[in-house]
Amino acid sequence: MVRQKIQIKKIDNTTARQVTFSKRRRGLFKKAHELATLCDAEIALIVFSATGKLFEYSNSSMRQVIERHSLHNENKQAADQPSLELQLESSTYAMLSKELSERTNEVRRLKGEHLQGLSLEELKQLEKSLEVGLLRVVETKGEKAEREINALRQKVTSEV
Amino acid sequence: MVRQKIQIKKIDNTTARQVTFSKRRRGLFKKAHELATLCDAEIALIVFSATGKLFEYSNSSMRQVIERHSLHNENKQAADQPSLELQLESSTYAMLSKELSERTNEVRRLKGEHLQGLSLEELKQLEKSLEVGLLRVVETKGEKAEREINALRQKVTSEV
DNA sequence: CATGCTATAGTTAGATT
DNA sequence: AAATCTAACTATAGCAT
Repeated sequence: MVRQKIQIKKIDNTTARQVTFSKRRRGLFKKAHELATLCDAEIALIVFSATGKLFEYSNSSMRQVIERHSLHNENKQAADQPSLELQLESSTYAMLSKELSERTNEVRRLKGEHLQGLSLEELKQLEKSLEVGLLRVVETKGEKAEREINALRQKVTSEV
Repeated sequence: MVRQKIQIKKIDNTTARQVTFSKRRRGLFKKAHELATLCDAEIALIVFSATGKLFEYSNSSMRQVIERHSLHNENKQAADQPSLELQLESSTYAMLSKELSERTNEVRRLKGEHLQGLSLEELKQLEKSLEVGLLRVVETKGEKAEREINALRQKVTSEV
C-alpha cells in the first residue's frame, strides 16, 4: 500500500512495465518540451518501446536536428565513409533479428518445445508462467461464454 | 523568495536561463536513462543549447536509433523514389518489425494477457495449446529431476 | 559563473474503479 | 485497458555562497 522507492532496473511484471512506460514517456516528452521552450534549445527525442513502437518529439525539425548531430560527429569520424552506412544498417537488422529470434524461442518454450537446454529452475518458472496463462485464458473464456449466452437469452426473451 | 509556479516560455534573464538549462538538462537525461532501463526501451536524445553546444544520450547506439527511426519513416512516406536497395532494405525492415510485433503478441497471449479481442474459438485453441505446453514442461521437468537424482545416487554409491 | 540549499512544484507507483 | 486518485518520491526555482 505504501509507495516504495523503486530500483532503476528493468521492471519484471509486463503489465506494470507497460503502464510505467506510458506514464514516464509522457513525463519525459513534457520535460523535453519544457527544456526546449524555457531555454531556447533544439531537441530531438526518439523512443522505441520494447515492442518496436516509435515515439518521437522535436521542437524544430527532427531531420534538421539529426543532420546537425551528424555534422557535429563528422569531425570525430571522417575515416571509413563508404561502408559506414551499410554497417549501420546491418547492425540494426542484426538487432531486430536477434530480438525476433529470442521472441520466437520464447514462444517455442511456451509451447513445450526446445526444452532440453533449460535448467530445473527455469522449467519450474516456465511451468508457473503456463499455469498462470492457462488460468487467465480459462477465466476469459468463461466470461466471454457467459456474456454470449446472456446476449442470446435477451434476444429470445425480447422475441417472445 | 517563495517559489512560484513558472510559465513555460523562454526565460528572459540570460543567466537564469543558463542555470535552468544546465539543471533541467541533467534531469531530462536522467529521466531518459530511467525510462530506457525500467521499460527496456531504445532511446536517443539530442540536445543543442542556444549557444550551439551538443549534448546527447542513447542507451544503445545513437546511430542505430537514428537509423531505425529513418527506416520507420521511409515506410510511411513511399513518395520520393529511393534507390532499389533502400526499398528492399526498408521492406525487409518492415517485415522484421511486423514479425517481431506478431511474435510479441503471441507471447503475451500465451501468458494470458491481451485476450479481450479473441473469439471463443481462438480462446479454446489457446487453452489447448497451453495445456499441451504445460504437460510437456511438467514431463521434461520430471525427467530432468529424475536424471539428476540418479546421477547423485550413483555418485554416492561409488563413493561408499 | 558554478554549486549547494531547501521549500514547493511536479511526477509517479500502487491501488482503485 | 484506460482513467483517476493519492501518498510518496523527485526535481527544481529562487537564494545564498
